[in-house]
Amino acid sequence: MNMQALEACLSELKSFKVFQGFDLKEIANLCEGSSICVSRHREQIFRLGDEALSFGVVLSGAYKLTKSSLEGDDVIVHFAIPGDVVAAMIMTQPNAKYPISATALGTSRFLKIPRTQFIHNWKTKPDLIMNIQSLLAGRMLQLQDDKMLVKAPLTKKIASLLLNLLDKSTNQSDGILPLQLTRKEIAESLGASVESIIRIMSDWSKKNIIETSDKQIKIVKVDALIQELDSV
Amino acid sequence: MNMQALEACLSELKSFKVFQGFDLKEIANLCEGSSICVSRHREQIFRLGDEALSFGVVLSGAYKLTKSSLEGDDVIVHFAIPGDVVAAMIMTQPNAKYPISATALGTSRFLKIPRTQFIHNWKTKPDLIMNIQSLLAGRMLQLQDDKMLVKAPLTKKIASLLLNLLDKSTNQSDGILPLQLTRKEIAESLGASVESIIRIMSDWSKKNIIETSDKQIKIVKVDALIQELDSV
DNA sequence: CGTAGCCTTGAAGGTGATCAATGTTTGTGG
DNA sequence: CCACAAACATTGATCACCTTCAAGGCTACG
Repeated sequence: MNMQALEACLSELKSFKVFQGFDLKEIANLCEGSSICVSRHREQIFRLGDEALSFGVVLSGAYKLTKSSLEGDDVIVHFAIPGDVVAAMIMTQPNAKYPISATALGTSRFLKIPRTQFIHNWKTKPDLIMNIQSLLAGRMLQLQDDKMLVKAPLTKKIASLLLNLLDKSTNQSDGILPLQLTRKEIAESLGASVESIIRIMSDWSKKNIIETSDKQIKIVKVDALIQELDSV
Repeated sequence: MNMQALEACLSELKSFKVFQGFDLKEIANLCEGSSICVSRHREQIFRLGDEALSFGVVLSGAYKLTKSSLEGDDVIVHFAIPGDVVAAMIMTQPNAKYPISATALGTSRFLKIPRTQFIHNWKTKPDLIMNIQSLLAGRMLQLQDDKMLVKAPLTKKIASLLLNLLDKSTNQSDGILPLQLTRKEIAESLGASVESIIRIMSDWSKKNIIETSDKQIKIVKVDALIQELDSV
């Protein structure tokens, strides 16, 4: 019956960038031994420091990838949304530990794939590896772009984050972010304090640039945020 | 005669992580059509936005990978030292532009390899790709660790940078960084102002924690810097 | 119904940026 | 080889942005 569930999500998988160029049968083969996991809000699927015995593909919902800094507070390194591959980059090193923790944001699903599967089946397929590399490259460019903003004022950082997330949304037209984000999570992602985030975002709410209800963030005036980024 | 020079550097290449598990003959084959380029101080080998027709392996010296931020000032994304592979991650995308500029720090040498070579010869070798991915993973973890320090005081950021660079040095015992760095470059790498960097580093010089002469930085008391990182 | 997590607002304070001025080293062309 | 320009290093004064601290309200959930 587990197999049935797997069957059902194959078409879901096929639309993801990782499996570009692979047909259903090949994908089924690659996912052998995998299981679909459902995580509840705030549930951890990988814990920093644990031995990395499996990696995952996000199916629905979202996960935040975090590290805890020397000061003790959490830092969000990446928001993984459907199609993202998590922890694949460390699968080749034997006895590797997870370099980050992954925590569900709202109810989410992911495909948990054992490391052995990566070693035997994934690693040997150049096309697949290149697809993963291309996803990784994207995350890398993102991190580099973040670094470009370190000196920028906080308003620009927030604007950049919101626009980036909107960019990844499947239907951007409504301006609703594909993610339920708390102010605290935005703060942890940008390395700022919650209070500062709140001050700026409530200002934008008053100006009707964004609307937020129940952790759902809607960008009303995309132009205003773009202008914020370009200003001065 | 170009071929002779190539021959000569094969053994150099063999010691690099990228070519781990490959013998001289295979490496020679992989480097077909490549050329050894010597860059003078401050010479650019890749320019942001140019069409990415080749990638490179750093042979000696160092290169800084930079982007320019919205404010106009340069941001250093990575210091590439011997063995580092530059721009490989975008070779698979056709018509890709370089996402960064690469500039020599002091006289440096790199092996320039045409994109076609990557497409035909590199891409098809899983082991090679995995080696590259492993290098990339290292840079990625580095960027993530940087992000952990955003909220940390500047002293910790500088300490972290210096210790990281020392860590990559081939002979760390003498405490000399494998790189000639100006204060400005440290600032651009950390997203801080030159003045702040100078204030902190001359303080450390007075306390004899570091010694600098002619852009060469020597860490005298490694422990002091580690303590700086752990403090409070 | 009480706790836990999140949101909000205000006041005070610090870290580091900016500006300005000057000295030093490096590199280039006459 | 000298002169001049460009890039880098240094120091002090001022000020802005954001953090921290404190206190209170809101909502969800066991």
